[in-house]
Order: sequence, then C-alpha cells, then structure tokens
Amino acid sequence: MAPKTLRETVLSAAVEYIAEHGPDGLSFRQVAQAAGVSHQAPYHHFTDRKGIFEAIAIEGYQMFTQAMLDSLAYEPADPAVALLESYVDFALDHRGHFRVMFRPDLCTIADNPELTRVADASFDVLVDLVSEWLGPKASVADIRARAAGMWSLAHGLATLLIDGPLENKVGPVKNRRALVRAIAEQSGFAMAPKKPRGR
Amino acid sequence: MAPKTLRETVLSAAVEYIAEHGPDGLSFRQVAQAAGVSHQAPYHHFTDRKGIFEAIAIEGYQMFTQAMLDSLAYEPADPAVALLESYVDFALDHRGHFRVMFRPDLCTIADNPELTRVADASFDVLVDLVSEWLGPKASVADIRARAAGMWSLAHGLATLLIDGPLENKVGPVKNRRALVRAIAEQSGFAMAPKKPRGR
DNA sequence: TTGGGGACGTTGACATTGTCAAGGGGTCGA
DNA sequence: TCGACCCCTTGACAATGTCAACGTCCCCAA
Repeated sequence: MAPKTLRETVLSAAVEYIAEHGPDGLSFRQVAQAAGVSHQAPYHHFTDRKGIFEAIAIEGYQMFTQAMLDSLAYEPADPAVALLESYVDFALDHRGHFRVMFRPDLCTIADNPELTRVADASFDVLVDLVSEWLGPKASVADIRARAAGMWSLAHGLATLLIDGPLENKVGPVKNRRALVRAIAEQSGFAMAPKKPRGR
Repeated sequence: MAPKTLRETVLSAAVEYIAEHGPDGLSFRQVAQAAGVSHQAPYHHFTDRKGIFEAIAIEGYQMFTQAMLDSLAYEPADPAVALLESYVDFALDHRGHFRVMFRPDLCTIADNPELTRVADASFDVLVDLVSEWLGPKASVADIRARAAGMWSLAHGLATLLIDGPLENKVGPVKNRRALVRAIAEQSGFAMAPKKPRGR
C-alpha cells in the first residue's frame, strides 16, 4: 500500500535512499523532488534535515522493539539466540532505519524525548531478558557485563554484515542464519537449558 | 610535533574534526581554511573529498594493526582478552580514524588497493590468532564462526562505547578496562591457557 | 452565510559546499 | 637561460540547507 500523506511519502523515500546509498548523501531537496513537491514542502513536516533522521529513528526503534518481542513471544529454545537472530535480521531487513538509529551525529537521541523513550524501550527488551535469566541473586556488575556483551555481539555482527567487511574476510555468508546461530552458540551468551549437546 | 607538509596538516585537521563532530559535517573548504590555504589547495594532495577519507582510513588501519600486534607481543595471559582490549582502546583513542574506517559510504575499501591491503592486514591479526589457537584440526566453519564472533563482539563494544548508547543503558562506564575484561571473560571467546602454563 | 485563521504548499533568495578551469610563481635539469 | 613540473591561488558554476514571503485551500465561529 503506497503511503498517502506527504510526510509518509518523504519518510519512506528517505529510508529507501539511505538503505541503498547511506545517510550522508541524502538531500532534502532530492527527496522533495522524488515526492513530486517543491523543495520547501518537507519543512512543514520536519523542522530541518535532522528532523527527518529523528523521525526515521523513532519509526525504526518502534519496529525494532516489536521485532525482538515477537522473536521471544514463541518461547524459543534459546532466547539469547533468538534475540541475536532478530537483531541481525532487523538490521539487514531495515538498513535504512538501522543505519540512522545508531548515528548520534545524525539524530541526537537525548535531544528528543520521544526518541529517548522508544530507544530505551528497545534496549529494555535485552536488559529484562538478561536480568530475568540471571535471576535475582545476580550482581549488578554481572547483569551489566552480560547485557553489554550480548548487545555488543549482536550490534557488531549486524553492523559488520551491513557494512560488508565481514564477507570480505571470512568468506561469503551463504547461510546467514547458520552463521548467526554458530556464533551465538560459541559466544558463551547462549541461554539454552543445560542439557546434553547432542540432538 | 606539529605536522609539516600541507597534506599532513589537512589530514590531522580532518581527523581532529571527525573525532569531535563526526565525519558528515566535514567540509573540504573548512579544513583548507583551517590549514590557512586556499579552498583548492587540498586538491593537489587528494583527488576529492573521498580521497581524504581514504587516506585517513589507510593511516587508521596501519595504526590499528600495530596496536593489536603490540598487545599480543607481550604474550598476555589471554590473547583474546588482550586483543579485545586493544580493539576497544584503539577505537576510543582514535575516534577520528575509527569512525571512517568502517564507513563504506565514505571510503570504499575495494576501490583502493592500498586500503584493501592495510585493511586485510588488520583482520589477519585476528584470523591468524584464532586459527592458531584452534589448531590445524579445526574446521573452516569453526574458524569462521569464532573469528566472526570475536570480531563482532569487539566491534560492537567499540562502536557502542564510541556512539554513547551503552552508557545510557548500563550506566556510566567508570572503569572501562574492568567492563571490557568482564565481558571478555564472560564470553566464550576467552583463550586462557587450558592448563596453567608457567608464569 | 460569511469571514478569518490555520494547515499546507509554492516561489524567491542567500550563504556554503564540492568541483572544474585557468593562471601564477617558485625550483629544478639541460 | 629556458622550459617543464609541482604547489598553490583565483574565479566560476551547480547543488544544497534554510530563511522569508506569498498563495490556496478547508474548517469553524459569529
């Protein structure tokens, strides 16, 4: 279904461009032209260029949170693996959003309350899972280290896959899910119930 | 010691700017003005704007490789932890370079043979360590998964620390080295000697 | 019904940017 | 001495982000 309002048109055009060419060449005037309106029309929907990026980031974090929650909803055998998979899947399937979400020079999260809220909600999915899994006896330092570690692994893998260098070094990633799963199991962050490894 | 040639002046001015404001606002004319030359002078040392980024990336990868090799030179108790630490240290201590090195939209590694060479050299440090540690019996898939996993963990942690969101969620990182070490040891990538081996 | 205000879009203008073209002044080797 | 090359300068042009002012609808109160 094609977007209707100019705001949605501009937003989706920008996301599409970013997914293909990266955020930096994005031109306010080009997206306006692509939307078939004058170069100033978007200013009635976004305060400035940064406003577009903030809107994209907000939309991205909302979808991101939902994707992670969905992956946990089916009570997978290993929630950590499921979360890692959904993290990587989201990044690759929504590059346009993902590239913007973690670029503080494009959208300063702290400057936008709404953006802060949705970003926090995303990360709470991970933190909640970790603290629940470690149990109430876990120290704060342990929770922090484990959450930061899992997050780093997921984020690093996602960005390396998006930006390409991983394929150049470890060979073409024919089966992404298999690689992600293998990494998750080797990483030490797996949360599978302790049972014999053989199937 | 202040740089001497115009090329070095421009390069260091650009790196400094990027470390502070990110790569996107970087202006060819501004760096020329900061160097006290006309807006066209840099064109005699870099083909275009992208040429500056490529030069920064090359310089960055060279320093990066050296930093990782240095961290392994002392035969640390756990090479994996040492490598992770040096990865994060480099990213934080040389943000100007690091931010450019992993941005394919700014410098396309494949387009520049010299850049390809130095980038490969960096990643070979990690891959060599992993394959040596796993031994000759290890399958290619295992080496790939382990190298990709370690790299992802290091890269994710470095970028999250640089971009700031980690501090917003897991609290202020007062003792960076302690966090990095804790993450490394919680992960399954640690390479502590299987049996205590002297020292 | 009418009139005014606000949401939405347009045109015009300006400073700044990256980049092309052409010129100038040194320092070398012949 | 001369000319070729390197390094740098000035000038120009199109594109960009953004400010300002103007038009055009629709909706709601008087």
